[in-house]
Amino acid sequence: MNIIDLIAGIPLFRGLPKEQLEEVVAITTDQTFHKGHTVFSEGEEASGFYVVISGQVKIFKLSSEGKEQILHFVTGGESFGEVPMFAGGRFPAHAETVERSRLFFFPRAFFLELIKKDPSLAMNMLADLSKRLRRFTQLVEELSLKEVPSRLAAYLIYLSGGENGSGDLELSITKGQLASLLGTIPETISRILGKMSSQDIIEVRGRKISIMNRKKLEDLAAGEKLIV
Amino acid sequence: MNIIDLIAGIPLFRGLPKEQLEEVVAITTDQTFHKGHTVFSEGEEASGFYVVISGQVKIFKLSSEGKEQILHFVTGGESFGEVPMFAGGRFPAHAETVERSRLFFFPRAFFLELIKKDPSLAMNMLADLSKRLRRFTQLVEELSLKEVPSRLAAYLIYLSGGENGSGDLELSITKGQLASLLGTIPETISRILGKMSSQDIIEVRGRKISIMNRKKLEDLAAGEKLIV
DNA sequence: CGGGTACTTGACAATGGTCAAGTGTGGTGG
DNA sequence: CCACCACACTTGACCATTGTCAAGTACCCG
Repeated sequence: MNIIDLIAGIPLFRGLPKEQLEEVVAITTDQTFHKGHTVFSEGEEASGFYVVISGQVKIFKLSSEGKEQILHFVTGGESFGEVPMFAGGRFPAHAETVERSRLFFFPRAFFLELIKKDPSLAMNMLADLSKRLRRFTQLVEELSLKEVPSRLAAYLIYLSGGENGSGDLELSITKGQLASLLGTIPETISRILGKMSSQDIIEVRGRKISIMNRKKLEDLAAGEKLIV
Repeated sequence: MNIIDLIAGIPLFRGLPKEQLEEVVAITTDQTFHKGHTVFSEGEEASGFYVVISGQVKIFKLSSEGKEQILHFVTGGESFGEVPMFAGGRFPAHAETVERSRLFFFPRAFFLELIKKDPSLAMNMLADLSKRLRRFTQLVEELSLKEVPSRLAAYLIYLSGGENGSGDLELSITKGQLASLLGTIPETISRILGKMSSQDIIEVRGRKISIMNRKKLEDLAAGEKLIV
């Protein structure tokens, strides 16, 4: 697939006229990183932002003792690292590839020019940032107001695709990363999955999980306690 | 002060040409609410967004058991409730006045038209949302990776105005609200302030707090433990 | 087949939340 | 102007959740 089609396929650039897409292509840097590569670190001066073409990038914070909290995973077509373009100049978190990933980089100055000229690009960006704000309010809510079983239940329901999902799902990340995403540690995830299994709410086979009792899982997500 | 000057003083509208400012005035609704008024609730359909002219509004989440987590306080010149204009349509959190407050309301459809026409308005909005994202990543980090003494220490340092502050500060909110902002409860705040006092790190007189040992407070904010 | 990583399980500890019973304290009405 | 009431705040005893540490098992990749 050539670069212009890849660019045209990025939701952020939806609605851009062809000439401007070509302009975008001209200033893009196409980079492929192996698994575990640090794309940027918190506090670094930002010279632009990234879009994931393929692969997966995790955005995370680190505590002084080395514990990590994943803010979100970025996958195909999504962008990351935009915040410093509009506020502050420095990255607010770390970014690291979780698997071999192809990224397009867009330099800040050019992009700011483009966005000033094209209202639909500005609107797309506003929509992106707004969605992320919405997810962050949810993350704050879960970390502060819900217990781990509740967060885990909510995540399983999310993965299974809500009401009309099949009830079968497969984790795309390790349980350790899942723990970090939910603001806890692998041991706790392990124990809670164990409890859920022994109560026939779910069935776990490695990374494959089947939901056996969706109602009960929804109750857990809503705050009901998991019996000891 | 007349309305156009108030509008012109709102950071979000900085750089707008005079004719457009007058357009903005024409569609604004000027509302004053008493203390404790619910401006909107989570999940409500949004028809526009708000700017605080005077007073103070808290944006917060509620757990199923009624515990609240304050996301942030909005004061003079700042806006809130913009997220649904660009993503989702529904408010992601609750908004309530903390004191008697004067708010300007801007209907969604009009504002979207305006923002499409005026790139500087879009840029201002992008900067606002980006700053809020940055604060939220910080909130997530603190809730997930830091303990309450650390969060409280960081907040006191923030209030005291950083390095060059006087060391004297006054809380603009009750300690109960401070607890909710830091993701904990009043009892815990009370206990930790007590410990900090008995170790001569701070001095508390009602809502007035003096920092006696800034170095120690900074160590706490960085993750050092508070001795029992 | 080997080695490292992911995962599990158990015993323990600690942070911080719950419940309860106070002690101020500011504002309002008599 | 004072008494009272509501509300903010404090303090203590207790306990739930979850993190820490340690050891062992399973599993994937080369």
